[in-house]
Amino acid sequence: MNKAAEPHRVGRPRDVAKAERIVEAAWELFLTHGVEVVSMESIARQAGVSKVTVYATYTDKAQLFAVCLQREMSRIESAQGIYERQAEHQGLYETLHRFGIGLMTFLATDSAISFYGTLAAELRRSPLLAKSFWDVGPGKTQRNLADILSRASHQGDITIDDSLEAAETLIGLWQGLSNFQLALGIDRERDDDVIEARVKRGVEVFLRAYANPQS
Amino acid sequence: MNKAAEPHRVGRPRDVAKAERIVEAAWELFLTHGVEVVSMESIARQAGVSKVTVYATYTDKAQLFAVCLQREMSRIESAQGIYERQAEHQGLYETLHRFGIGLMTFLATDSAISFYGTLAAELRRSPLLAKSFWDVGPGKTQRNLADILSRASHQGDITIDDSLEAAETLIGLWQGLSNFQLALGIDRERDDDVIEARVKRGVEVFLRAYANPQS
DNA sequence: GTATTACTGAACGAAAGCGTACAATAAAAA
DNA sequence: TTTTTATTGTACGCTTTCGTTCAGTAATAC
Repeated sequence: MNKAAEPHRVGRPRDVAKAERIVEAAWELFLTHGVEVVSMESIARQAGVSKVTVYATYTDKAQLFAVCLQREMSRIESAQGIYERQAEHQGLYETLHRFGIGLMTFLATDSAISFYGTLAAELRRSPLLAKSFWDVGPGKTQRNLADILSRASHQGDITIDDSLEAAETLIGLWQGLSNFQLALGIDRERDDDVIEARVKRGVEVFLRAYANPQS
Repeated sequence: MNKAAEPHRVGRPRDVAKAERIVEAAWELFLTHGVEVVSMESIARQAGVSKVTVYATYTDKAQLFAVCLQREMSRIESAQGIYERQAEHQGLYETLHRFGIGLMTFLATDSAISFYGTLAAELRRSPLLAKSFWDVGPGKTQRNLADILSRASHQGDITIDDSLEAAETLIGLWQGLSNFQLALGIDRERDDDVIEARVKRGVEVFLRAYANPQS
């Protein structure tokens, strides 16, 4: 219920920054503590806004959470564009390496950890929303990577029949056991050099397994 | 505060089954709803026990959760023994395949999904507990698999220098993107044939990448 | 039987969150 | 200026949970 879309011609104008601050605060708290535990008061406090304003802008907690999800989805969506623009005019190894670093760095983020931990449970209750989150999130990443691999396959650098499958394989290689370690808060996994080593090894193993026989 | 250890010589004896039922109920509720949201009343109700009995057996929710974790850890620990006993006298492919099926089937379980989703956040706050959970859980699985791979390497089936690294690689191959799909509740990922296909491909890619040059 | 302990149901006070109501103030248009 | 709307702080009634208390009942040892 973002009423900022219809500007009123009379009276004190709505402070659009406030609506934004509320969503930001809510998302941050949802991520760290989970939806059900976070109170509307704490959201209002975190946003530096009266609780009444929160209720004036969003009908209730469920709707606020939905808005948060929408915002996060569009943020992720725009962030994915990076890969498409940067994949040009580089060697395959370089391209994959950079992709892997970007992906694994993101997955080591507080937001990503908390999201696939605490918040995904909420999405499990609404499969439709979960599906669209998959499509703009991990699914989109998979497709982006698959495109890169497919192109490389056509150029003869590697031999791949199912590029989506190959993309999943490579992401799996990058991940290894890091998802468990990140979930458990074992923070060694978040250091740049650990990520670097993990990605490097992943690309190498991948290229070894999918190497073109005659190269 | 399991007082069953010191049997009283007089008065009505403590019903040990009740303490167990309480932990079971609590664990089930914790898994599906998260620790903070579950009330002690609901635990008592689920266990078919008075709330007073819950408080008589466990001091508070935090301690009850700790007991749950201990119980789960010992359960996992005993379950891991399976792999050690069954790895003998089979071909490498068969051994790995069976290991992968067991692992991925477990990870597709409601308990596993909920645990690494909802409950791991609790563990993140107590790194020591998280570390010991890692050691009996994923870490132990990794070591078990590494042992198998190490043996196979000594027998000349494959070429591996770091068996722990290789074990992580293989598990990563098995997982692929399934952790995200499972977290989001995309249930296609839990079908036996999907798991079968995923494990099969993982083993194949792994053996291809780590194949002994002269074989 | 009695003594002792376990367990139950009901109720309590305290605290916290929800969503709302109200009076007061702030910021804009007319 | 007046009018209109946004925002605030406080407070409200309602619900839920926590952890405890109490009286009554159940199960065992003596």
